[in-house]
Amino acid sequence: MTKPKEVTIYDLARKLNVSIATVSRALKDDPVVSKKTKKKVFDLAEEMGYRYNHFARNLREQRTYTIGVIVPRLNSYFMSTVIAGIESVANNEGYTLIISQSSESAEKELASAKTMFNNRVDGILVSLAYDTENLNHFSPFFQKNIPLIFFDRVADHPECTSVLIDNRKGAYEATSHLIAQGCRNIVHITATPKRNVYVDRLAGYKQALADHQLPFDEKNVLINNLSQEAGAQAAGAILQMNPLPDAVFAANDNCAVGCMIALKKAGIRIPHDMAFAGFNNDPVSTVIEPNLTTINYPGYKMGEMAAASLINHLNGVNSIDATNTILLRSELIIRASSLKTRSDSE
Amino acid sequence: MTKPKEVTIYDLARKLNVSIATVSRALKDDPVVSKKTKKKVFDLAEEMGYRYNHFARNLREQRTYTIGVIVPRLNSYFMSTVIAGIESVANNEGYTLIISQSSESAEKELASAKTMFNNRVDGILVSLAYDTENLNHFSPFFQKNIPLIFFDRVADHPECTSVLIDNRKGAYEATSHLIAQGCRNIVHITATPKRNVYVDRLAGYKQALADHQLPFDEKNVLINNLSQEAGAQAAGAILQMNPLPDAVFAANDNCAVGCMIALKKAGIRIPHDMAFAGFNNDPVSTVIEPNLTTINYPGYKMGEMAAASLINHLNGVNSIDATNTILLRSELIIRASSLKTRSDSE
DNA sequence: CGAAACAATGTAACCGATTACATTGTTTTT
DNA sequence: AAAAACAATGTAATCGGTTACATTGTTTCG
Repeated sequence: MTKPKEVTIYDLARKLNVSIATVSRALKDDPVVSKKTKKKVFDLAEEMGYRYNHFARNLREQRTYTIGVIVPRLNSYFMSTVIAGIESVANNEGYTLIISQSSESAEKELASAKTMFNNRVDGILVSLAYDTENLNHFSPFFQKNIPLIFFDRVADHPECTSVLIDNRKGAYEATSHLIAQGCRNIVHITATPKRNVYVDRLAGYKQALADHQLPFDEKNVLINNLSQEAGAQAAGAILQMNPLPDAVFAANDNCAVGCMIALKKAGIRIPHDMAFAGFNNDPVSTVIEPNLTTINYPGYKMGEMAAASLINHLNGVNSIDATNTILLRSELIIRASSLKTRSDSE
Repeated sequence: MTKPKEVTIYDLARKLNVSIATVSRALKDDPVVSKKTKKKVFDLAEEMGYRYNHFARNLREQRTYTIGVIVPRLNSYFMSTVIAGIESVANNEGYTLIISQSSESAEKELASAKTMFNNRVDGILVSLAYDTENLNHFSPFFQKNIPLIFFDRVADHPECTSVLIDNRKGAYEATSHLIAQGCRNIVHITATPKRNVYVDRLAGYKQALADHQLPFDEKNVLINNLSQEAGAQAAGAILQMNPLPDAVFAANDNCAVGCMIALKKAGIRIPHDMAFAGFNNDPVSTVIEPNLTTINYPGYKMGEMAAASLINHLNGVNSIDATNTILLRSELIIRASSLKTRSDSE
């Protein structure tokens, strides 16, 4: 209950009969301080239980060594992997994270941005919510020259770097693979065209169709929020189609899985009647039967890249805003859910 | 690149021809300041783009309005759900979170604790790593009277509240259910007995056996890290057993799923040859076939409770350390993986 | 009408670091 | 031996708030 006084550099200085300046320098390992003095300072600090006061420094330096992170949601395998990547880099560089989730709502994203701003983060990493329409809520950051880096769900802005994969290429490969398996009538399940990732995946899907002389039909594109439940609902819509499609390419694995489960329940054989491909390489893709063909998404790496890029920027390295976009490698992982040929012989 | 000067209360005071004290009070909505003055202050603050400086306040008040959270890992459905719960409460009460993951290593947990301590969190929420042996790394918190609340993976300490479910009861129910389904030779897969959750689940398992006059066999308890891969390995061990067990109760769903997949591949029919039960109600439990019987774990609620309890403590409410443990309700969810009787008729 | 009570605002010390500039003491150079 | 160079340390202003205590002005009441 009683608040024991904190030990400060003043206390150390008094005890050692040196000035606070010397103590301050010693603690930062400034080469200008003699080794002997440093040792004395370190030892006494240890002994007295001194702890560094970040606020005093922040107040003085007008920096916080804090990075804000805004994600749509934390409870997805992909996002928590990204955050693990961000954290490892940030911690290594002495930065602290403030993490907030927008819960896919533009409104909460705005509130989070405000909180981050008022907490004076040195920089901010953002993956946009489903229904975010514009970047107005980030303009205070731009005005104050606080670097903002987007990852995964990005937006175009002259002052921002984006870290992402080539979604278009991934979708193109997945779709082409389905076509190579003999599929001709492929449904694509995706989410709001407000987000680049879904726009690009749709574009890749269309491109693949076009390159293989297959017609594109607007009705074959289903839009939902890509949750597992939404996948189950999409299955309902698919079953109404006439003729039935012979493949489904979903913009994420969760949705694909929900859809597969519902279709299987309805008697559809996968991949025999309908081939499946997802996106993200979520662990669930190796649990569903048949295992889901998908696009591997390097989440951890993405987190590392985004954080490293931001911190470099903060440290003045690479401060030229030349880097507009950082593309990470992704790859198609072929599993049973799309192997028509082989599975027929099984 | 140029750093625009921040607006401070001094700037506001000068422009309005009042003292900084008045401005400070006005901004905090102190009733002692006249309404007219307050309005002027608020308007000017808005106009000049003033933003509150937390560090100055923190420096002065010796508080940070920050809560530290240490979890074993973020990329699990359960943990990210808990964190979502923590976040909602903390944000509502004006607290900021610093989240760090120990990656199941005592060493990293120690480092995280140190970081939190040096960042002067007002309080800390902890779920322990696999191999943490003691609480020495938290003693600085105890010494400075910084409240520490454990959740899920807890430890006994006179000054700490714990938030968890009745793991023993959950395990007892799951095991009893398997026994009721006719299983007599049940394997239990769990993790290190350093953690309460695993100790308690093992105890519940044993208790259920004893209450039904079934012998307990040490060889039927497999210890691993409960990952999906570890589950697959456990399957190998199980297949060596003679006679084969007729049921498996795993201490988490991921491990159960890994084990099931491997066993199915080896030709074991679930639940016919071997019934399964898991723990946590991870979404994957409804994807695996057959769907996994499990114990529902209220993660979001747990996060809310832990955060609310901590903040109450910080606000002086409920400061009596009477609350030692908060138990949340959990429940058995029966699915196909354990239904021997019904599944036989299917 | 003057004292007491109160409302509104001001003064100044304080929180704990950083750092430009000044000072002191020691070594090297000429 | 005096001047120059350098190493080590010290002085003091500064960051932007909070708040105990002091001050001023206005109202109330005997």
